[in-house]
Amino acid sequence: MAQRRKKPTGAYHHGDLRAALLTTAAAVIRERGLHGLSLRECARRLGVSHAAPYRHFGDKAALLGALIGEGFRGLLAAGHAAMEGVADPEARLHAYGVAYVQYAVDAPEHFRVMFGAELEEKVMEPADTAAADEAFELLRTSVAALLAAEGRGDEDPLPGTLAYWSLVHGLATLLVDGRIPAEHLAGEGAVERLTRGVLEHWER
Amino acid sequence: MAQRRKKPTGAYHHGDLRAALLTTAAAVIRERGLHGLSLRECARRLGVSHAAPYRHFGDKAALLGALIGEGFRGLLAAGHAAMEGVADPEARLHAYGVAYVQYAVDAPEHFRVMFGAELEEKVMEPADTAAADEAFELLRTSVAALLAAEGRGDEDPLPGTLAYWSLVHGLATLLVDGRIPAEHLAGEGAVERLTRGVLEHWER
DNA sequence: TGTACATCAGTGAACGCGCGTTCACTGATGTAC
DNA sequence: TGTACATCAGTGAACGCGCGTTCACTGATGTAC
Repeated sequence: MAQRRKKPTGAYHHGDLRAALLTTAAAVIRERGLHGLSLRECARRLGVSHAAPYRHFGDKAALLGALIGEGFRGLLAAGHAAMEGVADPEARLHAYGVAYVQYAVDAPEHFRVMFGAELEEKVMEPADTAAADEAFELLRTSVAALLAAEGRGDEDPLPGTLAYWSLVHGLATLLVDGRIPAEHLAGEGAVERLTRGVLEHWER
Repeated sequence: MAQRRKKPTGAYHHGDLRAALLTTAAAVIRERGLHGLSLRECARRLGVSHAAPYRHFGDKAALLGALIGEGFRGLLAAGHAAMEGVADPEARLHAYGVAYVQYAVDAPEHFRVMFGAELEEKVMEPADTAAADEAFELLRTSVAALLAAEGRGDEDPLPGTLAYWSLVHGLATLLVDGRIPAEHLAGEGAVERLTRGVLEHWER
């Protein structure tokens, strides 16, 4: 839970309220959903006055924007980690697909805010929108690499990218929203098996 | 706009406030999103006191539940219409898939409430939950029929159902959330082309 | 056809609530000298 | 090492808002006779 980096002498200064707010906001979304999130509730949980968050975020939208950025950076990190050391283009693409779904299941609160918040782009920090773009680019270049390896490097990778994205995004969404019974998620490696199953279904 | 079925002598009785509330709620969701919906706003738009909705819905959740039921019945109707007269099992399945995506694009406000509202099942009318189950069943039996036609009738249709659902649900969600640029939706039959493109991508 | 009355769909005032946001403030921290 | 002071991260009172929901009420409608 280590929310305070350095043990403070008094309790007046929090230590790292900004980071704590992001963590707490994620917890609130996990428990109560995206529209159950309020700055006041976060402040309450952190034992801090309800005006304190405004020292770190200009308004509620700024908090959401930061959370979105965090989410896309997490997705990217998961994707890169899964693809690391994998050379075969198809295996790389599928590794990203599995990581996408796994990330959604592991961090549903981030996934919800990444794709559920109807946020104006102008409210977001450039670094955060950049992370979102980068995550899409990684998918697109992975599809393009696969096409190239199949000698179809002159084709537009977009249709394939949309198809691939639809598949993993659909599975992720249905899982996060509890539309697919929880028993499918039970056990070690369940998400990976499920995702590969869905991918392979289309490939026989 | 015909919100009043019979022209009333005075303006005291609305005529069909229940139906008007459903229509208006859908319009509000379309404009302001799911969490921009309030009973008071609906009443305001209909020029009716804010207590009037309670003559027709016990509470806000009941309105949402009714909207969900309406949505699933609409999806079912679209699916059945698209499959009507189509005999080939694969063509039938794809017809449903296209109808699913098309319905989401045509009625995004219903799609949002169908899959976006974190509603307790107990709040919903049996007829409404039944419609949701039926929509899933239609998909499942369509997949099963395809398997049977391929001589694989002894296989569990569930994995294939999840795979198919993930694909169309993902595409529908990305379109409704504006994640796929609007230019892909321009022109007559764009959704059908897009959906068939995504489906076919996996089938070469 | 006309009247009495039950029923139903509205009204509008009121309740309490949690929220986002602002503001003048105060306590803690760290830096210049 | 010690002190003065600027800066920063908190506080808590207050603002106005829209919401869901309840309540006693009233006007309109339709049915029995």
